[in-house]
Amino acid sequence: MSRESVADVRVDTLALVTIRLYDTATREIRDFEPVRPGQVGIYHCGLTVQGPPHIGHIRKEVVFDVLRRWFEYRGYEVTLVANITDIDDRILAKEAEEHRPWWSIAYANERVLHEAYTALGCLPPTYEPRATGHIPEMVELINELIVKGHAYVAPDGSGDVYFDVRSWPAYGELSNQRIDDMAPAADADSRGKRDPRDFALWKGFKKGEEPDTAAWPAPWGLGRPGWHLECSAMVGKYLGDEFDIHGGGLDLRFPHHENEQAQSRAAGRPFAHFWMHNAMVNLTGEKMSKSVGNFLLVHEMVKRIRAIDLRHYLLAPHYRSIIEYSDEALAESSTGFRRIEGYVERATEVTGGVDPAEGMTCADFEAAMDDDLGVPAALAALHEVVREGNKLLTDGDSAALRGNLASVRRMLGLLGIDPLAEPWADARSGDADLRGAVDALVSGLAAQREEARARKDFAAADGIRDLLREAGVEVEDTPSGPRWTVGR
RNA sequence: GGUGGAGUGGCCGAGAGGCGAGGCAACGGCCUGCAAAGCCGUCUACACGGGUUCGAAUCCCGUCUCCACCUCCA
Repeated sequence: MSRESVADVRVDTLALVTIRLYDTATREIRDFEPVRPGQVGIYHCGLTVQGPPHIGHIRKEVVFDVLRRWFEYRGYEVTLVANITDIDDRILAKEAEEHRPWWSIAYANERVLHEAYTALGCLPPTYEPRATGHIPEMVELINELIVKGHAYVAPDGSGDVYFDVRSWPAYGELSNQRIDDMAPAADADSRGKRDPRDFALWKGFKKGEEPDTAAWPAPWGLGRPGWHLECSAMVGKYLGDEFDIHGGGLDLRFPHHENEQAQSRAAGRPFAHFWMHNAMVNLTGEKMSKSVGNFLLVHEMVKRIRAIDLRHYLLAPHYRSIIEYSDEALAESSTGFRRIEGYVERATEVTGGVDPAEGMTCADFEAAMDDDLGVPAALAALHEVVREGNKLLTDGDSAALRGNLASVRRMLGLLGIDPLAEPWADARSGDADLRGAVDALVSGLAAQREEARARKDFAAADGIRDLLREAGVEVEDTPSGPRWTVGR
């Protein structure tokens, strides 16, 4: 098949295939129809960089990374935007605690976030806007809301600007709540608000209480943007007033996403067609969160377990299912992934390697992924293909084995867990010199063991195998001779 | 109190009126000098009580338990 005809098939497929997604706003699975043909714009709320990311945060990165890869596979041009909230009450609180500038704290944590999602094999977003880089867009949006009568400057002289929830009848539509059912804000800081549920679009500068560097000029006075507003302004800049998918953790649905949608639509922007929310990662029966303090930091985790195992663990359950984290479940998940990985390794040794780009995904895999990103069913389909591959492997190299291996790697690649692809390939090879030295030593011992086996001196052969095992080298006898693996 | 979600085999985890997901563990078999890996097989589960239906894990009613959000949260 020529390249041209492969491309033709893709275009054909795109015309026939529909990706279906669960929309939190309507609480139903719908056919995805792009705002602009052949393109998809996805925005998901990134992090408030007050601290390093935990595995709950990184689950969201992995989920949207898989979504992006799937859309690209289906022929869409994807624009993925994830913001960095680098100015916020909590970051300013850290400045007071740590006695270093808020922007220094924010940037340090942003770097840790980048390292974490890179380690987990997430492709960088198309754009990753920082809130502080978009103050003019935010001021502009607030202006529009004031002009349209949906926002007002607090009459108490604080310099705060609030969104007027009573002026927007649709308020509550995303989280399916009526304003009157919502508990009134418990905080005492409702002075100047027309309704206790009104939320801040702009926070007036508090001289002496907050650093001078955390205030920007606006028509209604010095201050900084409110959290909800930041996302509305940034998504508009990068994806337009009307775009395809807005995502984030389920905990952001209310108030953050409700408020985002209200202020954007009140300003006359149609906003997101789909809302996609990933479920939480729980630890000891509770949501992992910075406020509870029960979190597992990604950069700590990857010191003791392989990042690819962590990614597999986080993506294997459906994205709308809660993950109840446990070390045991993670270990079990890793064992399951080894099964796939072991096949890829053995088949690669036998065939000398294949180009995964030439692999075909199987129909069950595609159907599962098209159906609201059904990764669990897709992985089940993949396991079936691996089983076939293992059977083919008993006959040695063959066209069928090569095709199977390419398929498996293609599908793994779409989930971002092909062990021979970036970024995992580097981690595998490790220190090349060291690897070479180990191979030389082991192959010498393996040869001695083969000699012992040939003369049926199994005690000697097993002794060598035990010696290697104690050193962390597992030796297996295969039809094509012994093979060894280090450090599993 | 309001709004959503969940309870599935020893464990993890899908499915959402009939056709046993998948993985891990265990056990038996094949293979192996023995292993390992792999392959074949075994283990037929859906919180509880009613109801609808020819048929319910799936739909309806009720009950219990758990989780999330209700202005810090991915």
